[in-house]
Amino acid sequence: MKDIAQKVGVSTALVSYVLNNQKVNRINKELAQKIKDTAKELDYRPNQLAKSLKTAKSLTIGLIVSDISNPFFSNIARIIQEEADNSKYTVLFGSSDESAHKSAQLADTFINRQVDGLIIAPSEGAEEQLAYLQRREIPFVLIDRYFPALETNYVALDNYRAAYEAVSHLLDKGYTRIGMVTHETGLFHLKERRYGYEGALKDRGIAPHPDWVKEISLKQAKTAIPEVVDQLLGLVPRMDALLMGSNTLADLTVKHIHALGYKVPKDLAILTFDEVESLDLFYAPISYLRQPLPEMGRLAIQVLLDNMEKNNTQLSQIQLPAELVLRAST
Amino acid sequence: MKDIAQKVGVSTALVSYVLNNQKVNRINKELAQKIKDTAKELDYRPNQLAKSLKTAKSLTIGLIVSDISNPFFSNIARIIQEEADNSKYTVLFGSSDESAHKSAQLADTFINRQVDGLIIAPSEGAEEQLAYLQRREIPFVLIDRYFPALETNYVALDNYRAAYEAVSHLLDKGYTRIGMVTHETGLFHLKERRYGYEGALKDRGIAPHPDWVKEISLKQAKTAIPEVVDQLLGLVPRMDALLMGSNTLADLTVKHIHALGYKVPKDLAILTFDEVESLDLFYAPISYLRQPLPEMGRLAIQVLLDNMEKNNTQLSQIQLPAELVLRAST
DNA sequence: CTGAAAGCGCTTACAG
DNA sequence: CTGAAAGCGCTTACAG
Repeated sequence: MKDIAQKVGVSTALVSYVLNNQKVNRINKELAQKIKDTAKELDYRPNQLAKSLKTAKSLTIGLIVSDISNPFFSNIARIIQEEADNSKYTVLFGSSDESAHKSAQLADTFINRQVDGLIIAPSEGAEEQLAYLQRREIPFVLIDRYFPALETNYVALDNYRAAYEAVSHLLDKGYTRIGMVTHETGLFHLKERRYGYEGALKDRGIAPHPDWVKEISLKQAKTAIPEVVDQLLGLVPRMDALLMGSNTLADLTVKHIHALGYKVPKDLAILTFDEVESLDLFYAPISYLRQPLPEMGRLAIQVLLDNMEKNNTQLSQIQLPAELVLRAST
Repeated sequence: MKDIAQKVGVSTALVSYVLNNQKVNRINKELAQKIKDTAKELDYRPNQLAKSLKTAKSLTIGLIVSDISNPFFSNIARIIQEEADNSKYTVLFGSSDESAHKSAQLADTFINRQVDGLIIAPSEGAEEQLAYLQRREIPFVLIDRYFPALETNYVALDNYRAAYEAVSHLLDKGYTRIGMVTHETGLFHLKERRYGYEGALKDRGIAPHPDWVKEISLKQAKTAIPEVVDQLLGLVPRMDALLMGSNTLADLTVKHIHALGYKVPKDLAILTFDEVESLDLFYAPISYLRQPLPEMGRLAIQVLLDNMEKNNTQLSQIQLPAELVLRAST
């Protein structure tokens, strides 16, 4: 800016006004043009850091997910970055690896960089950090997960209803001994899936039995699935349908029962959260609950921008419906 | 900093020295401790923007890929962010959507934010923009693709050799009429695959025939594959093996020939770049060329940091070998 | 219509 | 051992 001002023979103030299209009607048109031309000629690039320092707006948002290489999050990230870009925002990102500590560290780094807001898929134990963000009045919106005890913005799946509808569908189809295999976790959004499963059974007069639900840690899924599935199939009378908590679990389960010789859906119906691409060629394509990822991303960024720009203090707690995609497995 | 200085009764200069652990042995230990305690007490957060403005180092790098939701890139992004974080760098990212224009825009945005360096998966036509970066002496390293005419850092697959080895393997297995289905593009790294394919045939005394190679645009893959595969299978004598340029193409091709009733690998052997998860349950698991994604990401960030920090002007042009994973399809 | 000046939150060469 | 002061590249209230 100094160089431009010098070359044109004006103050940097004028250069700033012109280049930011301010006070347009009060500035000599020819002079303004000359300033613009000179800026182009010198290949002038505004230093966004200096700008941000002065204006106290970094035009930057931070995105913290548990694993950016997970298609679930990378699909959301894609949308978020795109929409942010359209609104002149740049996105910083990081993976928390399901560690609340790592997540907090990332958030701190981003805060030091003066992000205007954060989008977070919080891990177990993130409550404290989120409360801190609230105290510092840093706008943020949670995605995928949230904490019912915390008054925060969030955009998530209506997991209760999704599981409820899945089980209702199975009941409609005549299955009555419906088991569930899901992840072992304290995260509320996953508990909701179990509640939805149980709620649907109860509403049809079936008492959910604890033995029908298996919770296993994601890390040990590969070794635990055969054992757990064997248990469910060993019950008398046998389970005739399973609701799976994730595509990974569904993949392992189907491969296991396929190896055992059970037929889908005759011997066992399968319904899962999220699509299982690895089973594309399975003779019975798997019915699944599709999460509206693009919409989740779009809403998350929209809620955040609203909060940031309009200093909106209104809480947005959005639960999106899953789409039940029916195929041969049910 | 002002608040801390005031509260302790020292200058901000001293606060800065203490908080950055500078001149440790020249500063009164007790005073230093008091400053640190006060910083913690006031929940002091250094403003990284101000720091960067002063030091002319933003500790920020930009990552531009064609699509962050593509597992290929999201896996690399995961590593890059992690390694960057370990070196105190923060990552800005964006998707270029294979548009050189969008890529240039993102680069401009990142440059205005004073990134210390860039990692780019360049699209067709990116040469000009890359030359610009060189003129401005902004450190960058290309991933996945590169331009042979440009003297830039890059980390990519040795596509020639990968294709060469794939075809050599097929020849070793007794296949002689080997076709190739690949993407239609001007990008050098994809051309290399064709050259490798042709080179392997020639070295075994087989003249590559133009009819044996089909190039189709990724967008029309779904509709074009059946037609193209039919052509290859319609040749007399028939093709007995196919090298596929990507997992998407392989997926579509296998499903098509499966529907036609051809047996793999008896009627037709299949070998592809990248793993095809959607064919997990196919009776003949597909042999593939595995790209070392974590290593690519790690090397990319390493080369970039080297260039940035040690002001390294040495060119790093790295071609990584693919791993030929042999399964039943060949 | 235009400019001088202060200030955003830091760092650092220099002086003492 | 510590501080006064300049300056990074911008913006903007104020004066004229």
